[in-house]
Amino acid sequence: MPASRTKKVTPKPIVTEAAAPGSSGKQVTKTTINEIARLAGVSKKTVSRVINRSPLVREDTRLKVETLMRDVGYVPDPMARALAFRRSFLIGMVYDNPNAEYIVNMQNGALDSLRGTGYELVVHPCDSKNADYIEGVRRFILQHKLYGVFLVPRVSEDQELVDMLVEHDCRYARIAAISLDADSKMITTNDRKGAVEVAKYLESLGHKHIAMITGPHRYLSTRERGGGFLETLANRGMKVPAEYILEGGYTFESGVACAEKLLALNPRPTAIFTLNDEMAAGVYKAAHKLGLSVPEDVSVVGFDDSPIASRLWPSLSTVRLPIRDMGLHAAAMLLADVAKPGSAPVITPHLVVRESCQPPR
Amino acid sequence: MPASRTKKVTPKPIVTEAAAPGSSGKQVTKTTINEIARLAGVSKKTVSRVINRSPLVREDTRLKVETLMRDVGYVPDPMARALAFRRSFLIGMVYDNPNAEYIVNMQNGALDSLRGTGYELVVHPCDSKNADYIEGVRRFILQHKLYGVFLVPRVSEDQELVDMLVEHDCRYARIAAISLDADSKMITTNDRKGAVEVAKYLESLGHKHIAMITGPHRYLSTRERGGGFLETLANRGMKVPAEYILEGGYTFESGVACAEKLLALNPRPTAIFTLNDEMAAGVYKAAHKLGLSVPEDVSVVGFDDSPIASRLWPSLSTVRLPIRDMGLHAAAMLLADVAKPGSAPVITPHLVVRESCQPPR
DNA sequence: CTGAAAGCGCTTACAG
DNA sequence: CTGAAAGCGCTTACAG
Repeated sequence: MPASRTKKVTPKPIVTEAAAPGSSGKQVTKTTINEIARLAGVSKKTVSRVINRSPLVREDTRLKVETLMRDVGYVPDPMARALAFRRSFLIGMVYDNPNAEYIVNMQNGALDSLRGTGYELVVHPCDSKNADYIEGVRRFILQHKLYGVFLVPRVSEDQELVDMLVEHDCRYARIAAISLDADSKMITTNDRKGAVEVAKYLESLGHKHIAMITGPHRYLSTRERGGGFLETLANRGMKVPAEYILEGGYTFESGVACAEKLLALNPRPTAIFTLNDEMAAGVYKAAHKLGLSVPEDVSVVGFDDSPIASRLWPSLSTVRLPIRDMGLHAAAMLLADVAKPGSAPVITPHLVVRESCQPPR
Repeated sequence: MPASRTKKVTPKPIVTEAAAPGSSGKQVTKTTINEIARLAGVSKKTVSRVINRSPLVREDTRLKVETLMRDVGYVPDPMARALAFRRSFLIGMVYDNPNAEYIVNMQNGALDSLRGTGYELVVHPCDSKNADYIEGVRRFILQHKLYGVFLVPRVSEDQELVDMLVEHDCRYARIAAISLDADSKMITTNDRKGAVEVAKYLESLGHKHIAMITGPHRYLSTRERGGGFLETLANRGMKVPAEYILEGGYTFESGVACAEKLLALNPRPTAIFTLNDEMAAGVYKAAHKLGLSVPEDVSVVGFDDSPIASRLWPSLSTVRLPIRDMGLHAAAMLLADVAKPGSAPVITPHLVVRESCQPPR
């Protein structure tokens, strides 16, 4: 019995009533740090040191306290700790991305990292087109004293937002297509590499008339994906004419509209690369409208590997972005000093070949 | 100047250094309840009463304190309040639903309610097939002393979960197809009504051979949607033969598999109602495989009105469930005593007619 | 209607 | 390596 080891204990008999086992149906008095300290025969400060993994504790003292905490099922109160620490145990996910699949995947990845750590995930969607969205994030992190936040594209690309976080000394991690910050704050997704694969693939199939529907140019992902694609083709001696490159909005509707224009061109492109899957679905619709078939009349490649890719008919070849891993690494990075360190955020997208491409006829 | 009104103040000059405007770039000392009390010339307890909207405050006192708080930009610290209240300002969303669109919509609805209240949304996905998922939820609500949680189908249908919440005196709200609890705890979605509309619609088009692909029978939504559909048809003298009713898994793949069986039947059904959109997408794929067209050879109706419905070709007629409203009402219900009351959770789904149905030929 | 005291369950200086 | 004191910023009894 650990309790029998108790030496001279601070006499606080009235305050610390131990939850005597069997005294009542359920445990009424929640165990606190005082109770643990009393049972272990040490000061609460020592227990606190054990909780916070301070090296300034003798090994046997630490063991005794740890065992006791485990046996009793003691978990320190995050509210009390937050008050004293002036920092909560909440991790914020700040995003401005309407793609539900993307968001849920990322949440799940982050939750994978947070599970068992005592930290919780708080979601904060915002509208980066609204000038004062940064004020909203400021209130969010300040009011609840967030432990840290991770930023999803496109808000991750906004230096003003980051400056605000720095000003308030708020931990953060940024997810973006290229590095925009110190290594310890970046999850880099290398979108370019995925686009390079697509270019090589379409070229290997023998396509000469290749078109592209991009996202908004203000997005880094657009510049990286589009840039990597065109550059690779250029390196292989294929210059994509300007009229074959249209700017979409990463939406289904913009995919339809752009594809209708492209498919009316002469010569008609034999392959279209859309910088996300939503727009690829739009290309399918436009092709059907015009009586053209995928891939017989036009090959299509998307980007993201969202669920719609495998639900389309024919199923869509696309670049898979390991979104869940991105969320996992982002959260892990925020807890780096708390949890398992050394999780290297190496994200590499890959082409997934399905049924939407064939050689031109 | 409110400060000049100060009468006899508790002398705490050292502790409460007012953040003198212009003294430094940014406000270092955060204003606390003590500061407000000092400036208003009242006790901190009175300020506390104002914060908590206690009626036991003289109207002019309340006004003075409220004005002061607003002017100074004072916001009470949720951590300190949580510690004293023994309850945090976190609302949990507990779900077991793989549909990303559904989850994100619901989150957004909940956030609509929470905005400006000082409460935050914490997400907690779980696996209801895993027996000890209830233990996971227990730790979740206990450790962070959640203010309340709302339960999304299918976990909302699990009475064991609810019993656990009651045991710990945790506020909750349940979202389900029919009422399973007191009115003050239920958001009822009336899935049945949507299915009734579908039955009437297909019958009005003249279909005689109508098939259905359901979700798992253990889901309330399956029983309500399927039941409403079959009952309505029966009332109109149409008995659906057993081989026309297949149990799917609410997944794309199960939709494909079930549709392949149904479309091989003789006589072939001229219309298929799938109890969600994912499976409807599967029907499209199966039809294509067999060289059949939608809606010429087979009409299809889905349920949910997820984004895939309008991206399919032809676009899918389906039942729209106002998911965002469900989340909004659920969160509002939890804060009922805190925020605007009287938000009656009346959810009614409606058929959205698009291009996937026509009379049988 | 208002307030002084004690406490929520931890941690930060500060000593030793 | 360990501890007693004070404090984090609020609220709950308890008085008046």
